[in-house]
Amino acid sequence: MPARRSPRRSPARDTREDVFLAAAELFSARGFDGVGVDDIAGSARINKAMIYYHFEDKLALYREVVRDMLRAVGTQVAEIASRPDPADVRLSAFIAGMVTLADQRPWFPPLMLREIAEGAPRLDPDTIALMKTVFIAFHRILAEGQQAGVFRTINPVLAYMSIIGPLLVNAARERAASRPGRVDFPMFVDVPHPELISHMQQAALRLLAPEPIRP
Amino acid sequence: MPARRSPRRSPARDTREDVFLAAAELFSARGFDGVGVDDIAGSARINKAMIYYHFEDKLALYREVVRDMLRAVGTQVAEIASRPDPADVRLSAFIAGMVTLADQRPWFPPLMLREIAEGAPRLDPDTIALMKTVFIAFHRILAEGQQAGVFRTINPVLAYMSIIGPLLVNAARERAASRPGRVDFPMFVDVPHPELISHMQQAALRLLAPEPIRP
DNA sequence: GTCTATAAATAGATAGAC
DNA sequence: GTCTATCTATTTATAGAC
Repeated sequence: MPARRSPRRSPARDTREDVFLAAAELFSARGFDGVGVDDIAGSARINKAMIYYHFEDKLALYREVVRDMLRAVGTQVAEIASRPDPADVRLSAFIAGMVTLADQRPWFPPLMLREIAEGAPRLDPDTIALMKTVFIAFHRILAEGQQAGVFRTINPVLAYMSIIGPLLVNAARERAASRPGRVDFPMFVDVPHPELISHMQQAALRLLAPEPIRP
Repeated sequence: MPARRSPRRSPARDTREDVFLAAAELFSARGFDGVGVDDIAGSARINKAMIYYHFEDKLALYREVVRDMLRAVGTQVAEIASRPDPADVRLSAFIAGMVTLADQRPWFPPLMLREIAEGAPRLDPDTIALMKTVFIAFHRILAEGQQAGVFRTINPVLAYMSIIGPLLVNAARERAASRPGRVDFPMFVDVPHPELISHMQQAALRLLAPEPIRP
């Protein structure tokens, strides 16, 4: 997922990629401070020194994980927002797209949740700018839907939170519950993705529907 | 907020309480691993050794913060769920109650978000049981509302996520944004609490309203 | 109850051989 | 590109004086 750069790669194994994936997985599960460089090395089954060969330091590695994730989310979502479809169709695609992204990069929801909760203290301005991209894409769909009269007037930030919040929390929760050794909650059952998607799409349309609503 | 236990307290200052509050604040902002015992001592303006005098160790202190928070949320929410009011009224009270709780214990939303994202790996079974309490209270309101015909049929876990998710994410986001040195996002504006509450109440009612809806 | 000093373990990072 | 060995700083935790 991160851009390759080095001269030649052995066909069997790409160390840099292995490190990246192990780091993404671990940072997602335990946070930046909860993961040691040794943990990453162990999980990637390479030597610790290799991490410093491929990345500047622990922080740079973390930033690359987050940047990769935000770039993927940002471009996908911007593409959806600029489709010629009506706003409500694009909104549904936005939601389905987020679920798909969380499938391709399972570390995305917990990582994003942490960054939100902490106010992204470790991210560089470029990466912060990527975060804005996602909101901007959503905002565009919302505004155009309002102009077209398919959506009601609403605080964009609250609308955004109301859609992104459940998606992130649910994905993170599911992921945490699936890790071995978890106590099983009544609350920790898996929801099939198609059901999740249609639930969230319906929830979003109900949230934004102008005055009297029919589902 | 934590139960007092020691013999006599100096009228000027309660060390244990100071430690507790500093710890809650810091754990919330930076997570368990992101906070050193020295940080807590410094922030509470006491000596590090005092922390070990009042608490068994760092983990025990963390657990007490989480337990206190969940006890407060659990009892409040259980009380609301057992009121004689109609289900939709109780649901609105549930939402307002969550916002109020986040006001009284500002460390609650980020801490809760982390615990969800990580699958609560550090919590003891008793504390996990407290977590369930909140969901159970919500579930009761939902089920009784469905029986009374004011709510539609819906997956309870998804409904829970759709309400709790935005509340937690929004509160955490706002809190993080308010800390000094934060880059200001367009997305990081403060939403006044009354607006937040009425938005979430409306969103919940729209989500749960049976077939055709009027706001 | 409160502090100083310090032990013991861990974590980030690098030098240098291969 | 990959590994071993190691240096340094940090961090949890405690012993013991006051």
